[in-house]
Amino acid sequence: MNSSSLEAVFANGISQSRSIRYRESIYAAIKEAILSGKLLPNQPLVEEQLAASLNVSRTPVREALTILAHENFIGPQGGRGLYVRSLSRQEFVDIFVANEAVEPYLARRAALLASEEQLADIAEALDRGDACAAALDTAGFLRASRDFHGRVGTAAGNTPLAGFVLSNEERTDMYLLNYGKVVNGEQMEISNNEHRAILGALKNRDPEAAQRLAIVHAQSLRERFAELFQPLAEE
Amino acid sequence: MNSSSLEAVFANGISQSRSIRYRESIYAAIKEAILSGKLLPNQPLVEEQLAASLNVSRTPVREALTILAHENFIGPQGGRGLYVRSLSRQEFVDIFVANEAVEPYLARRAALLASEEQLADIAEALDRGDACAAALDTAGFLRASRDFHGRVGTAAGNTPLAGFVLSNEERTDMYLLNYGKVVNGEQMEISNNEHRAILGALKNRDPEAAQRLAIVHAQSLRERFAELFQPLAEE
DNA sequence: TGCATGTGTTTTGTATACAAGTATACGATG
DNA sequence: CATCGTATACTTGTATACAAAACACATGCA
Repeated sequence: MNSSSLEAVFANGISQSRSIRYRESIYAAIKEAILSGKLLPNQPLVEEQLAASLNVSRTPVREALTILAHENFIGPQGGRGLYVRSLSRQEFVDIFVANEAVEPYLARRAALLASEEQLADIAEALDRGDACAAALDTAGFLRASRDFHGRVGTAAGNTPLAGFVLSNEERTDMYLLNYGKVVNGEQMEISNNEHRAILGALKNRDPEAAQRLAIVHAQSLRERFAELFQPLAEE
Repeated sequence: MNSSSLEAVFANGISQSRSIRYRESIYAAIKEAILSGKLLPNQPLVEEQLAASLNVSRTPVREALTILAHENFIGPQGGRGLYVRSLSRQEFVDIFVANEAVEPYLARRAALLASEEQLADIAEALDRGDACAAALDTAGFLRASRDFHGRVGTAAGNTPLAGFVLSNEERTDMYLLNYGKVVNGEQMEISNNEHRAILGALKNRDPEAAQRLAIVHAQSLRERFAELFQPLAEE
């Protein structure tokens, strides 16, 4: 019953090139399905069904699930089985606050350290965000925005912090994609403009402005998505 | 040849109570062995040897190793096998900088939010640090210090940030334990005093002081362990 | 001697088999 | 009709078996 829906989700299968570990492809496939909204929160992940959909055995599926569970994308829910995790409002806010605390620092450092190539990478993510906003492609926009923030982090030259921020973005994006109808065309455009301002500061090698604009961006998000931050109304 | 040494490392075996997942105990046992210095950097982790030492099959060992590898405590090194990872100087500095960027914020929040029970937990870690410093027990001191920082993070009420900081502490402590002869009795005492000052600010509910003292502590560490930062001196 | 190659061994990656735990359906009982 | 208990089916956790990759060593050849 669910098997068919999973086969739809993983219609392409995974790259069966023998020299690449299945675990990696399976991990990427499931994570991608979650981040793109093809696997919804609270959906059960049955090892055998996943294995059948992907034409592999349970073993590599288990290892992929182990990692995803450790990253909190999926988790137990009751006694048996793993499910796509649904972030609570509190978790969403905590993760947002975490990035709010870290990203201004990364923007400042990126203004000092970003290479020309890295600036081009960041600009690419920005352009992609514009295109997705125009097409009202929310999932695509979220990925572009995620790439933007992730690449700013990378340009700041601190791998642990950059990884932390990116992983947080992935999880909040999952929340926004599934729960918030809040990400509409106007919101995307505003975010893109704020991103553009940050990139401008990076290009000008102006760390103070970059830091300030990152703070402004976070505050703007808080105001525009205020409903998500209101003290635990429901759920 | 390593089999015997591994059996020494895991002499106690793992808790064999059937209702607890082996994976968890194995994960904890290996991580503990790494953090306490019983497993040294670059030491190979052979699944079958670990399984034999722990009296389980390879399967749960593999899952524990998968998680540890994902957390970067262990990793591939060449073509085959997993090894205890040795942090490069650059990685050590990056992780230190990451915590330097985050911990002042957590100290500030903890001053506002810590419960009396949490303050007592923090004090307990501090007392333990004193005892270990007096006994020149470096590994014990590092754990106590780690607990101190971790509990301050917990008290700040942001799970993702607290987990990030704790995981970073674990990795830098591993570095200090194995590479630095720098953690001597005097250094431990100084750190404990700085920790005590931070705890005082938390008890006084003085967020500004807590934040400032956390920054002071980080700067003090940079100066006292300057040799670890030398080749990369920045800022 | 030095290098290439082949063979045997070790170790991992994947698949499968089996055991144990959990949920569900169904009937018995009040 | 509701509730409980038991049987049954399903899913996971662990063990084992097998295949493929990586390493080590030896041998052959220039």
